[in-house]
Amino acid sequence: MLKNKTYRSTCPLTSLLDIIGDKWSLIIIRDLFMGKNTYGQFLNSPEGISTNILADRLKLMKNNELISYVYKEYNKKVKYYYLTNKGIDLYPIICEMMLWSDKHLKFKEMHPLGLQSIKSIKESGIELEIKETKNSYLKTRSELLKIL
Amino acid sequence: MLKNKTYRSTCPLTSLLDIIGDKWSLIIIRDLFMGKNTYGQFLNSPEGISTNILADRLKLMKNNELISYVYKEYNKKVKYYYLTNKGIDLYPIICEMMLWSDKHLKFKEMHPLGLQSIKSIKESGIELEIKETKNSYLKTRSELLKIL
DNA sequence: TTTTTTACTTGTTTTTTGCAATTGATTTTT
DNA sequence: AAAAATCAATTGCAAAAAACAAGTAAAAAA
Repeated sequence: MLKNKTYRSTCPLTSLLDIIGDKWSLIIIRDLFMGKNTYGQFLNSPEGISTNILADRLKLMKNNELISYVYKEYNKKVKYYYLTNKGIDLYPIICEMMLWSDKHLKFKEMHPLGLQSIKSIKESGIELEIKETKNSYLKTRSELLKIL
Repeated sequence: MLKNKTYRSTCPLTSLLDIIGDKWSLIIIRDLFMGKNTYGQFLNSPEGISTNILADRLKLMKNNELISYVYKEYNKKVKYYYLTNKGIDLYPIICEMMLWSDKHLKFKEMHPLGLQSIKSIKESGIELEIKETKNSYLKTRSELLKIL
């Protein structure tokens, strides 16, 4: 298991890197924004995360309170993951990262979240896009939590 | 050496993670914004990067055109690193990351870049802070490049 | 010319990742 | 109720990357 014992410095950038500074965590967060919320759905993403890494990252991000999960009453097997408020607040970072790539890398085709978010940002600005995505996710989440 | 052969997917988020998705790259970028620009100065940062990792990341970021370097005419030993435009464009991401940490983590004390940037953002807004930091860095860089 | 500084490289150990196979509980089907 | 299928993991192993310590080579300073 990837260990996250203590922060390397008092730098706020470094401390967030201590939490999500790897190749997979933010991809899972992206998937949650996309509406995915189960282990199996995360596994199906095009990046092809392996099962042990996925299990490890879910555990770590749960410990760091970026995500949490619930069971549905009629199914004791599947965990339904969701973003906490702390997790939702990562969206501006994800936006800026997608914008950077859109500006500096060349894509022949593009993943749906990227395509839609970037279009939306260009049309109505980043602040509105962030606000709308957060609200939209809050709605999704409250529906999940209401069907406990 | 950390290898960066090909992108894992067509997602703009993933592609940037393929480039800087590790625990050290953004810390070096931060240091460059802080005015550090030599191997020795990067080594002195509080996080304590090891020499082989630093050399590796500098090489990778140079390959990815986030940074470059020059020699000064009177010194053939020390490389003076600087951010390319592509590298400078990472600053909004760094800002959002610092803001996230400021909101969600508790710090007793704080690293100078974090302290100053966050204060500045709270006073005059993130867009102005980004603009000012970019301009300020461009000035620093042009002075370096002029004294070839 | 010697010493010091500086940017690395090398070698070794530890940690993390990637991959394939398997498990064990739960759910679905028969 | 029993058998089959599903699903979220876990395990074991090999490969890659990171951490740590020591050393090197070239240039600059003394």
